[in-house]
Amino acid sequence: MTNEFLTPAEMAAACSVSVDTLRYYEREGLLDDIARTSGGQRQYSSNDVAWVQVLRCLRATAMPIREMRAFAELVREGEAALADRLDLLANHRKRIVDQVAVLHDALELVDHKIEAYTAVLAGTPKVENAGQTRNPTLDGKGIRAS
Amino acid sequence: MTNEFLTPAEMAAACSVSVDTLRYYEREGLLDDIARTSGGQRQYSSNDVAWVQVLRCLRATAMPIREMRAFAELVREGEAALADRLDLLANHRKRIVDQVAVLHDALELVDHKIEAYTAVLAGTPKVENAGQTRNPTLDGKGIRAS
DNA sequence: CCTTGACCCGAAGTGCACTCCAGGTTGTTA
DNA sequence: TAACAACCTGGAGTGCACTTCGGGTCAAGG
Repeated sequence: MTNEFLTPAEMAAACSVSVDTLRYYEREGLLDDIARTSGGQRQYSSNDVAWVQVLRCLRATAMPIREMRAFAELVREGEAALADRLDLLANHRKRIVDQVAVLHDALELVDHKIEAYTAVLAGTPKVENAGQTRNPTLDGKGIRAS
Repeated sequence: MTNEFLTPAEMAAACSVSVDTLRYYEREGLLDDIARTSGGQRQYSSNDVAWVQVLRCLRATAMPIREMRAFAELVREGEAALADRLDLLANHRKRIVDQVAVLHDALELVDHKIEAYTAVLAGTPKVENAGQTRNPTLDGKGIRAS
C-alpha cells in the first residue's frame, strides 16, 4: 500500500537528482526536518518535492550552494525575513538577466561563425578574399586560420 | 616605445582574464605559438586577443575546456576540419538555446516569488488565505513556510 | 527465516577550472 | 648599476558541487 510519502529513490526521480545529492543538500542545510520511518528511513512529502525543485531551479541558474543555504535559512525564519528573501531573489534575478545577455551575445557570435563556415563549405564565402585560406572573421585566429 | 604586441598584463586586461588563466589556457592547448621576445617573454598579437575573446565567450556559455581544446585543434587543422568545426559549434549553439530556456523558466519562477513577497510586504497578498502565515505558493515549502 | 535490494552514516575521493607558490630571469627606471 | 616590478617555469593548492566508499541496518518477497 502506497502512502503520501516518497522513498528516496522516488524523490530522486521526481526531482531529477541523485539520492546522494538529496542527502548532500540535507547535510548542507538546504532541506530540514525530512520525515523518517520508525526505522530511520526518509519519507519525502510533496512539499519537499516542490522545495527541491525550487532549489534545482536556483542551482540551474548558477546560484551557489551557500546562497541557497542562506535562502533556506530565511525561509525557516518565516515572515520576519520576507524582506531579506525579496532582496536575495531580486539580486539573483539580476544575475539571471545578466546571464541571458551573455548567452544572447554568444549566440550571435556562434551564429555568425556557423554562417561563415556554411558559406565556405558551400563554396560561396561572403568575404572579399574568398578564395584564400586566411580569413580573420572566420574563427578569430586570423593569420593562421582557415 | 610601444609596438604592435601586448605584454601578458596588457593581454590579461584586454581579455578580462588573469595572467595565470592565459598561461593555463596555453598549457591546455587552447593557444598555440604565442610569440616571445629574445628573453623569452610572451608577446600577444591582436589575433591572440580576438581568439581568447572567442574562447571566453565559449567558456561563458559553459563549454568545457576539453571541448574548447578540440575546437582549437580543429582550427589548427585548417579548412579540412571546417565541417567538424561547424558540427561542434552547431552542438554548442543548441546548448546555448537550451540554457536560455532554463533561464527563462527560472526568471518566471523568481518573478512569481518576487511578486508574491512584494504583495505580502505591501499587506495586499493576492491569495485567498491572505491573512494566514501559511502559503504554499510563496516559497515552495508549503506547510512551514511563511 | 533468509535473501536481497534499498537505505543509513561519516568520511574520503573526484573532476573541473582555475589560482598560487617558490625560486629564478628580464627589462625598465632612477 | 642597482633596484624593482613584471615575467618565467613546474608543480602544488583551492573551492565548488557533487560522488563514491565501506560497513552496517531495514523491509518486502519467497
